[in-house]
Amino acid sequence: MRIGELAHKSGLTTSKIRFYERIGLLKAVDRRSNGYRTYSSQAVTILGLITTAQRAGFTLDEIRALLPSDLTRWDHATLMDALTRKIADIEALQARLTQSRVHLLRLIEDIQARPDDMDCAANAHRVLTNMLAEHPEALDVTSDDIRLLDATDRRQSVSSGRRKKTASR
Amino acid sequence: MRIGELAHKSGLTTSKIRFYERIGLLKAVDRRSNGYRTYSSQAVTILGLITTAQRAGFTLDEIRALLPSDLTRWDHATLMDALTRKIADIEALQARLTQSRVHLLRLIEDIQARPDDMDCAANAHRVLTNMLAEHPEALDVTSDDIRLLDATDRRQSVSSGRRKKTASR
DNA sequence: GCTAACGTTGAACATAAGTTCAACGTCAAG
DNA sequence: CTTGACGTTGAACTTATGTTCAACGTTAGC
Repeated sequence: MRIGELAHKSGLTTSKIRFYERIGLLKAVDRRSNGYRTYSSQAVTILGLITTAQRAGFTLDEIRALLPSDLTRWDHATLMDALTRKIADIEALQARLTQSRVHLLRLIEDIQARPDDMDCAANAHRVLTNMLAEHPEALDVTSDDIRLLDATDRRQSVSSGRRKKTASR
Repeated sequence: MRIGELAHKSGLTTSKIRFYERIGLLKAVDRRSNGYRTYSSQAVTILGLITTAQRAGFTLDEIRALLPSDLTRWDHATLMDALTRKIADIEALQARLTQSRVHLLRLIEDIQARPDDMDCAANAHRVLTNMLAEHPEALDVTSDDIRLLDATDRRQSVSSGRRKKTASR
């Protein structure tokens, strides 16, 4: 079959198929005398496999490293290893997303917890201070800086509890 | 303070800080007569805020849209809306990661479940058939999802799996 | 006055996964 | 023989988030 039919059968665009060939991902391609590419029905399977692997979180580079030229000759050990590591990656990512989500939820709560007697500006400052104090990892916010931040508006800064301390530098 | 000190205090590189300024994200900058940038301590806060928001899955574009020039004057409604939607995004992504993880686990099981009397080639074919049969329809991963992913981790794409029949064993 | 550390700029480069385009070739039908 | 659908190529473009580089200016200390 020619590229248009393969595109139709695989649900991919012709440009994507040609791109996969260009980067050495799809080698199951022949040429007719007129220069046209021809594919066997195996190509549909391979493209389906690539798409599936991509959805499972593999990059095209990873897929290329795993995909054998002969679909019946997989590198069993390498494949299982890659699958296992990908699962670990996913789990790590899930943990981070959970953290992110909790952080956002806490932020929403914190914003809504504005004391009745506090104006918006002061509340913004309170929330901001809490938030930055909560995530000192990347930020070299010294306690001096926190105090400096507080100093820009001396209203009450109701802490929602946990305020981590940063190492001074 | 000059850019070097700001970089040090914020934990970012000077090139990143200049980049943020270039794209209109960091407007809190003045110039001395010699052309040097100078920053107030507010800039540290703003950069911390940007970093935190990025970790929570916001793009720089989104952050720019939300970040007020005056840190005490937030658009409350817009902000809360953005936070709420970002949480929903995260939850959707988590659901898909779970699907992806389950799919990979099932694939590993399936590969290991090779009948004693089946050779590797036939097993490869069996597993492949099962797997492709499991993904009959294309489920799109939007660029939005990818971006949220990238924000928390460097490059791991995502999938969603569809339930299936357990075929020829 | 020299040197080192710091600052400035615009432009190019990097990544991943493609898309788009112009200019051209092939082929079947009318 | 013309038209339209399909195919070919290489190069440039895309998005997001920066980094790197060359060439140059500024400043503090010796």
